[in-house]
Amino acid sequence: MYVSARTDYAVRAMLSVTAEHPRLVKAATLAAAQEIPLSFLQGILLDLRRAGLLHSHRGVDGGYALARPAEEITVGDVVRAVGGALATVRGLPTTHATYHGAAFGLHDVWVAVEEAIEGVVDHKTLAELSTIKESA
Amino acid sequence: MYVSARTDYAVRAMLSVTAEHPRLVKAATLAAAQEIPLSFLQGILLDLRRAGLLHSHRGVDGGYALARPAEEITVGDVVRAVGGALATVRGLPTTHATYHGAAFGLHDVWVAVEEAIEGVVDHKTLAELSTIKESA
DNA sequence: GCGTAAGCCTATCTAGTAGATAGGAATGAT
DNA sequence: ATCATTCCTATCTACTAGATAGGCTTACGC
Repeated sequence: MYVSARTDYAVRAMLSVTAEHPRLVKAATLAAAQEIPLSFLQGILLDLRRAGLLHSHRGVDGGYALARPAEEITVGDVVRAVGGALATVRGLPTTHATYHGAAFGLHDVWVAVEEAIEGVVDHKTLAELSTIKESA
Repeated sequence: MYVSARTDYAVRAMLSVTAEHPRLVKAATLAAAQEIPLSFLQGILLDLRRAGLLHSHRGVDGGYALARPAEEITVGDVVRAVGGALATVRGLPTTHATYHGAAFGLHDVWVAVEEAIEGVVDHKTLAELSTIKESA
């Protein structure tokens, strides 16, 4: 029930890339636009590329672009790419938690919580989110 | 999206108290039953009492009991008593997170996630959970 | 009363890790 | 060749979750 800075940065960066689609955006540009430490962001972008969400290009005029249409990338995809499981109990997947005695039923609660989170993040696409604009 | 040991312990302890209702249960008994470090548990029980969820009694034959019927205590009550907000972004409440530029719409996502979690934990009572038994 | 068993409370320790940084190697365009 | 950029690894630092220790306070029995 804690969204890490890493996760938050990742989604923000992806949305910034979405806004420039299909142009390539430099890591430095993203860092400035969303006020993210550059070195930290580079590691995050690497994860996103390895997860198949971003395409990267090196050298002069290099940068990052979405590997798939914004309509086909959900917030859940991004969160999982950088943070692993959506919900964890003491660092372990919810399904891995086992309880005994009076607490036996607790397992079901954590699983239900995870499914509730999935219900939200797996249905919000970057395309949807990028249509929401800051009102002046 | 991380359930801390403290939160997990708190719910387990509450369920153990529920099972003995309305008898008083000693902290040491709870610790043994749910395999929770005693000293750590004592701090948690203190929080639960201060939140008005537990009644405590000192001295010989002292212990803890539910301050309200199990039907009127939800998992959400317990989580909030020991952990503060249900969902946080980089340690801050979801409502406190502000975004600019392309990431503006992200705020709504985190809020929706928190509401989804609330929908689960605020409707599961200790009474319901305590009816789920371990099958032999 | 006095002793004992329990909860109450504060201070503290420790280890893990989130967050951030640095520096160089690989790559691609001009 | 050179420069700009991504790629990758190693590392640092500060925070805090998790756990511990020890003394204080309350309640009951004798």
